Amino acid sequence: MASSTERRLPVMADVAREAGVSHQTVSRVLNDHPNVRPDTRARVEAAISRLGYRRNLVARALVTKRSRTLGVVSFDTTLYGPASMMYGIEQAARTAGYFVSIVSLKSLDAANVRDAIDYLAEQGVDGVVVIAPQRSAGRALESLPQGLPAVAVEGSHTTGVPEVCIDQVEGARLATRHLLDLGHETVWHVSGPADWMESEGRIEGWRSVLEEAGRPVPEPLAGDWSPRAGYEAGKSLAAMRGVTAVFAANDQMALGVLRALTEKGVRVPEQISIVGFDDIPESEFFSPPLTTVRQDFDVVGRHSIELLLRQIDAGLSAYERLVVPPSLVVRSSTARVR
Amino acid sequence: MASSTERRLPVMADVAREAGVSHQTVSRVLNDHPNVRPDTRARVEAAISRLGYRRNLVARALVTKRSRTLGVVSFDTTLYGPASMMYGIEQAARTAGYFVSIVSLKSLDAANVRDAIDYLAEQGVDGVVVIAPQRSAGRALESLPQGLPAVAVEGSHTTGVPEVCIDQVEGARLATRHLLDLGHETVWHVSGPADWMESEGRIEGWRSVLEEAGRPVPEPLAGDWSPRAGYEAGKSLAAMRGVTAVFAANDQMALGVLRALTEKGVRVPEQISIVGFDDIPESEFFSPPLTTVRQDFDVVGRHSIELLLRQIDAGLSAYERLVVPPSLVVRSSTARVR
DNA sequence: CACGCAATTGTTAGCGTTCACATTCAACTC
DNA sequence: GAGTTGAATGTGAACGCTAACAATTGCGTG
Repeated sequence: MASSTERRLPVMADVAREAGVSHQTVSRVLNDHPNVRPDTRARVEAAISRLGYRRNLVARALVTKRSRTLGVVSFDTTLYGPASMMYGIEQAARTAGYFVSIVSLKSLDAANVRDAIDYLAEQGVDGVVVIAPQRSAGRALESLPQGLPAVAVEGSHTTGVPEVCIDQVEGARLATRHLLDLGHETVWHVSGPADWMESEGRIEGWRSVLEEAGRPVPEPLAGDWSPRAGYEAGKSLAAMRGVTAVFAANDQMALGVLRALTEKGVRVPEQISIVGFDDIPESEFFSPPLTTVRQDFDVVGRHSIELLLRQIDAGLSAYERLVVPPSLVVRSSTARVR
Repeated sequence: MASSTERRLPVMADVAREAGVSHQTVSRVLNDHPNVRPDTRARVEAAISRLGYRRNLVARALVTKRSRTLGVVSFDTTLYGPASMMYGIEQAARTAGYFVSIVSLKSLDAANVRDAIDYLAEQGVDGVVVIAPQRSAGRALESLPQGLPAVAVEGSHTTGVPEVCIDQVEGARLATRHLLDLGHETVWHVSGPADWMESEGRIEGWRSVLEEAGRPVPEPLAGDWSPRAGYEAGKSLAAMRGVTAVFAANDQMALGVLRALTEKGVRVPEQISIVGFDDIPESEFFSPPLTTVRQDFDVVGRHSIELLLRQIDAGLSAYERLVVPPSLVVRSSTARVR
């Protein structure tokens, strides 16, 4: 019943019959095999378009054992950083002819990440890139499903899995040195949450510059990346004396700090200079426009696919680490101390 | 050669042999078929974990003709709105046991969208959700691959494809009425780019409230969602006389407006009130904190999956339209006119 | 105790591709 | 003109799973 609507989609055999060739010849045409006579090719192509045939990639994947799908495991893709990396990854993957299957986690504990990877492996992805900015997530990479190529982004540097990351330490050094160069005696720091690779790298970079310059190193104020955390930190900072320069571990927290200072009547950059991290699109239009550290997330995404494909094609996973340098963007939230 | 590393992954037959049953019984255990004796089940499960067996979903998809994968086509997932919807979609899909394969487009013209959908269809997705906020994208939905279930998000309302969207008109009405209620004579509008559904809805809502109240309707200033466009519009607005209230079509442009006004020494909200749209996480910490219209992207994502799964399960696609109401969030960028 | 019935398990045949291996045919070579 | 080559095509068998049906078992029933 309902024969006309339920008519099944044409398969290779239908095309073969229509074109008067064997199914294998159809397959050859589809896969650009060289040894097909031009007129045969034309006949097959005509049959394909006449029937509206589309090849079934699932069947193909079954026999080739390649799904041409890559998995991506990420933390909260609502955030600018992960979202941008995801974007770069997807673009690069599609350009290389791969599909991208995503899993977006609410929490990056090892069990969750492991589950996500297993889930993708079961689906038959050819490889995974794990955006693993937390130490806990890194642990999940120590026990990958047998032979699954993987790349860690912002990973933990200890798993043996190839990784690509942004040089957090250098970014923080750039920010801190910039403030010192402007004549500030020292720099306060509003950090990201503990356990995050980025937090630790930024703290390290900030601390190292201060120590090298022989400056006092104030206790960092711990945040959680949210503007609200920055706001709270900003209120504390405003109540302290002697604060002239603040380095916030991301732009959203810098915004919160800015807001708190504005509320308390502290002028930026006249009384306090602020530097952020990330260069989100909004930063340029904060009041004042934010000096920040630019991270090229797109490049990170592209590199990670590059590394992954190299593993897939070569069948081996030599450890490799790609570090992307950040850059300082000076705007109006920092000024020479008076 | 290299026999130990290249040993192929175990398949169902291996498990069957190990457990002393038929491969079909293994399949039944895996699929929670009720008629399996508990001790048989236990034996099979033991064999599975002993061998580290993982089922091959590709092979399963080939025979069931269901990949349990959903496709999502979206525009620039770097933006807060699309990223949030994507997140909601992915969460909902995974909860329902589906994988999510994404395609993130740089431009939403009909050809691009059609290609993306075809691409996903070839991969064998069970359905697609298309985040199609531009009219041009909507056109691609008029010719879907044969029998492919689809849902449009922020779609064009004319394609017959089930859709879920946020009530843009109502959101704009809320914003405009709020400003009128504060005693403003009329409200200027910085709009999104033409051809976008959201732009048009927001213009319509804004205009309708002004007209109903018998107020003058100023020419909208055309933007492109970016903070920079808002900044340019803000400079124009600052140069005009009689402007006391501005409704920007999104928060980023509102930020730009805010910045321009601040630069020109115009105080917000004392001299000019501003309302945005989206309620991005940063808005609360702008200077001043932004009054805006909240859109629940998460809910939109969840609803779209709901609609899609209903189509897949029922095998039919009765037109259905789900409208999610927005809400006004009053903060400090708006004030009673003096 | 033969019978029917339900629960449990096994057997066989695809799903739509690609791969490995024929086979055919024309064009060279000596 | 027999033999050799290579291009062009065809044939059959996987790939790893589920669906459909067949077979076996155990149990209650008249």
